[in-house]
Amino acid sequence: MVWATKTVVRIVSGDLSRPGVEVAPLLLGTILTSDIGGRRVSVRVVEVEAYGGPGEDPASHAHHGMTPRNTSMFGPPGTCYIYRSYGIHWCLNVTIGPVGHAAAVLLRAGQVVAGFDVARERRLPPSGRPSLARDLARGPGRLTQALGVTGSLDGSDLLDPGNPLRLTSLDEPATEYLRGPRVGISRAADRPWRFWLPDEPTVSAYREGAVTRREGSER
DNA sequence: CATTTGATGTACT
DNA sequence: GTACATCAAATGG
Repeated sequence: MVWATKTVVRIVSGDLSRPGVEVAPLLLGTILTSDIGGRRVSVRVVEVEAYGGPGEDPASHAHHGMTPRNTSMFGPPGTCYIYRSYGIHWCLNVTIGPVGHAAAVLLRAGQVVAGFDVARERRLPPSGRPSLARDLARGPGRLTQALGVTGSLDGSDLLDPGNPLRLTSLDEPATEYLRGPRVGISRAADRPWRFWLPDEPTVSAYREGAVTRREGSER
């Protein structure tokens, strides 16, 4: 089955307070900037995944209600929820509305648009072989590593210009995107709540070859 | 190329 | 103990 479908949207104002996971693609094309360790890195968000609130999305960390880990998911829209993934990586989410609903959007990949050298240094593996520019923030764990993001910023406000980590350019969201099933989950895997920008090599690869590729095949 | 595996924190059964 | 919103190195064709 070919899952990806092309969707054209017109967005007047990017408002994370709007209810529902359909808000997620508003974040595509926004700029995420970190000023951490005295160094600045910015990425253009190219891939996101939406997760619902308690009781409505079995794949969401908020599904069973508030826990010590997911408390920041219950914060106001624009709050970041950062958690440790597989004991190794950090993953960054942005909460969306309505207030207290505990739905969030995982930022899955970005294109580095500033601080290239800093990002490459942070992403240098033990083997010392530098990543391709394309791969610097290609994947949720890589994205946070390139930005220098750790759990210390969990719960902070991404819409606050004074926050070391912030989202900007919300006025000019992408006008066109693709959508398909979420990656790397086993429950509710059929919901097409992953959104990404077309023709972007910095979008993360599919893990399960069976699901889909060739998003251009219909059309 | 594709597929497998090791590393390893935290939440929850 | 088991599962997990992952990644990179190792392995096989």
